Amino acid sequence: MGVTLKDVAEKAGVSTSAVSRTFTEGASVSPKTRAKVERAADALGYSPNALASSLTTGRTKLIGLVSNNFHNPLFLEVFDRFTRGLQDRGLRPLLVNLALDETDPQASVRMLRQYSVDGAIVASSTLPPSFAEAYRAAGIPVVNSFGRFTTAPQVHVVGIDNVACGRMAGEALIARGYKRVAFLGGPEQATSTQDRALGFMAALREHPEIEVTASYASAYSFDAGRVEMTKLLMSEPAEAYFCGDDVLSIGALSAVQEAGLSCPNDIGIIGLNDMQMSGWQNIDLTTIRQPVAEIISASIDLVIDTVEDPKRHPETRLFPCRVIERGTLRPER
Amino acid sequence: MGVTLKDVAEKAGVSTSAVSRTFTEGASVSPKTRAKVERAADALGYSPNALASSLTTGRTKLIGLVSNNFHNPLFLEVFDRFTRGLQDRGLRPLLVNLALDETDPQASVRMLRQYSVDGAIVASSTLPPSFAEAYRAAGIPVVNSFGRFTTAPQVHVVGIDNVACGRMAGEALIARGYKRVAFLGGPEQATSTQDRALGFMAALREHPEIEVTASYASAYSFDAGRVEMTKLLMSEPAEAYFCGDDVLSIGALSAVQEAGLSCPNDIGIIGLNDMQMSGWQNIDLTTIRQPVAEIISASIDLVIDTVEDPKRHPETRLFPCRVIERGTLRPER
DNA sequence: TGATTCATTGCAACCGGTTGCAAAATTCGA
DNA sequence: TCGAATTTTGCAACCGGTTGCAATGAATCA
Repeated sequence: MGVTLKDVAEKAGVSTSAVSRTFTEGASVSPKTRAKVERAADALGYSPNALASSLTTGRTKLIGLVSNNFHNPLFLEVFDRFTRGLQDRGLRPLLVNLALDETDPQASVRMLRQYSVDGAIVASSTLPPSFAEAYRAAGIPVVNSFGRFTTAPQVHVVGIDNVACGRMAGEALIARGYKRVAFLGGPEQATSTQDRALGFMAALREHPEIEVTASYASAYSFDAGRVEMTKLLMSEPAEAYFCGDDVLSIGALSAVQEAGLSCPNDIGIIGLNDMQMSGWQNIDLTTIRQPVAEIISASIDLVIDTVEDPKRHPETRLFPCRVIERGTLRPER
Repeated sequence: MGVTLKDVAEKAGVSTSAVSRTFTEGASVSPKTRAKVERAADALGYSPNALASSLTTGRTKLIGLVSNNFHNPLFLEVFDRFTRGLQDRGLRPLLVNLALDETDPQASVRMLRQYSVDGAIVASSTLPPSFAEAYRAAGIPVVNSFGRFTTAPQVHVVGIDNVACGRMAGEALIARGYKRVAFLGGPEQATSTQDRALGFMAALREHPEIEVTASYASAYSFDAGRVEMTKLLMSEPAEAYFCGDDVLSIGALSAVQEAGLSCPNDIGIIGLNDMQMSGWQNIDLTTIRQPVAEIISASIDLVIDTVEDPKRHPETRLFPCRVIERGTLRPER
C-alpha cells in the first residue's frame, strides 16, 4: 500500500538520499535530479512518512491539544480556531479529552510522550496550573490557554485577567445605578471563579453604599445557573447579577423568565465569554467578551516559539476584555 | 530528554529485544526478566515511542477525525464523545478541520497518509459521500458518520435515515392537527436537506387536505433561520414548520418571538438533532433526537473492525430517531 | 541420568526516513 | 586549458523500536 522513499529512488534512478533531499527544505539538490525525483514521486503517488522522518529529525509536527471543556459551547469556537490555526502553520492537533475529574496529569504526559508531540496546549479555564506544569517538567513545551495568571508563572499562560474582568463587571453594574448587586459564580474552588469574585468585590468596595452579596453554582452549566437563580428568587434577590460565565448566565436568565420576571426590567444579568449564542436575539445576553481569536493565535505562536527555544522564559500574555452591550442590563445612566 | 529502549536494556542488563517484549502484549518473557525490565523502566521513567514502533508494526493507533462542522453546537457533543470513545479504546484522534468550501479531499488524504493513520472517521452531515470514498480509494479504512445513506455504499455509513426523519416530522405535524404546514430547510444542495424534504413531503402526500409549502435557508445557522422566518412572517405563514435542524429552528423561533408572536400558540416549530441547548428551558424546542452516542459508538466499532479487516464490505448502520416533546408544538389531539 | 521438548533470550535485519562525510561532478577564475 | 573552489551525490550509520531465527537454558519424560 505504501510507496516508500526507496521505491521513488529506484524509479528515478537516484539514491534515497537524493529523494530525501528533494523533499527537505533547503537541502542541496540539482534542478535536474529534483525534476527526476518529482516526476517519479508523482507517478508513484508518493508522500513522505512524517512519522518515520520524525525519528531522526526529532520533530513530529504534532501538537497535543488538551482540554476538559468539552461541554462549554465557547469551546466549539476554541477548537475550531485552534485546529485551523495549527493546520495553517503546518502542525497537526492531537486531541486529548481529559475527564472532568482527572486530577493526575501523568496519564496524559505519558500519552503525549508516546506520540512525541513537539508541544502541547492546555486549553482550559478550570484545570489547575499544576497540570501544564507537569508537561513542562516532562520536557514538553507547553502553553496554558485560558488559564490562570500567576505572578511567577512556571509555564506560559495566555488568557484574560479574570480579576480585571470581575472589576469590569462590577463597574458596569455600578455605572448602571444598581444599588443591590451580587456575584453568582461557578464552583467556588475554580480559580477563575475566585479571581472574578475578587475583582468584582474590589470594584464594589469603592462604593460602600451599594449592597453586595455572593453565591456559587455547583458547576459552569445551564442547570446549575438555573437552579441557583431559582433559589435566589425565592428570597430577596439582588437587582443585578454578575454570573460566572455565559452558560451559567443563560441558566439564570431562564430561571428569571420562568418566574414570570424579565431582564433587564426586573433583574439585570451580565455574563462572561460572549460565546456565539449569547448574541442570538432570543437570548441577547449582555456580557464581557473574551478575545478568543487573539488568545488562540498568541497561544499557537508561543508554543511554536517554545519548541524552537525550549529554554524560553515562562511568559504571561493577557488580553483585554470588553463589555458587549445587549439586552440583559439596563442602559448606563 | 528521551529515555530509549536501549537505556532500559542497559540498565536492566538484558537485550533490547527483552525490553521490547516486556512491553508487547503476549510476547514470551520470563517473569524474572520482566521484573528486572519493569524496575529499570520505572526508575528511568521510560515510555515506549509509539511512532517508532508503528514503523515496524504498521499501526499508529492514530485515527483521523475529519469534520467541517465546527460551527454546529451538536458537534461539541460529537467531538466529546468521539475523542473519549477513541481514547477508551486506546486510540488517538488526529483532528482535521476541513474548510467549509473544501471540496477536494486530496489534501486531507495526503495529510492522513503522512501520519499513517490507521483509519479515519468523517463526521459531517454536509460533506458529499465522495469525500469519504477518496479516503477509501487511498487505502484508508474509513467510516462516514452522520453521512448520507446510499443503497450501494462505497464506504461505511453510520447515521440516521433522513428520509424517515422527514416523514416522522410530517407525521408529528399531522397528528397535531395542523392544516397548513411547511418545510424550512437548510441549503437546498445539502443532501441531508433534500432527504428530509423528501420524507416530509411523502408523509404529507398522504394527507392532501393539508396545505404544504417549502423554503430554504441559506445555511444551517441561526441567522439564516431567523432571516428566512422573518421573511415568511411578512406574507402568510404556515401554522407549523419543520426546520432543517435545531440551530435553524432556534433562529426561526427567535424571529417568531421578535414578531411578537409565540410558539406554539401562533406558530409551531419542530427541529432536528436535539442538541443540548434545545432542552434549555428558555428555548424548549420540540425536536427529533439523533442518537448521537449510538452513532458514534457504532462508528468507532466499525472503523476498528475495518482496520482489522480492510476488505470488509461497506456497510450502512442507521439508527432510529424519535420526537422529543417540548414546548414549540401544540400537543397531540 | 540422559534425551527430548519447550520456553526464553540475543543477534541482526528491518521499518522509512535523515544526515555527516568523503568522493564525484560541476563551476569558476586566471 | 588547468587547478581550485564549490556544489551535488551516494554510502553508511543512525533514529527507536520489532521480530524471525537460531542458540541457550530450563523443564519434562522415560
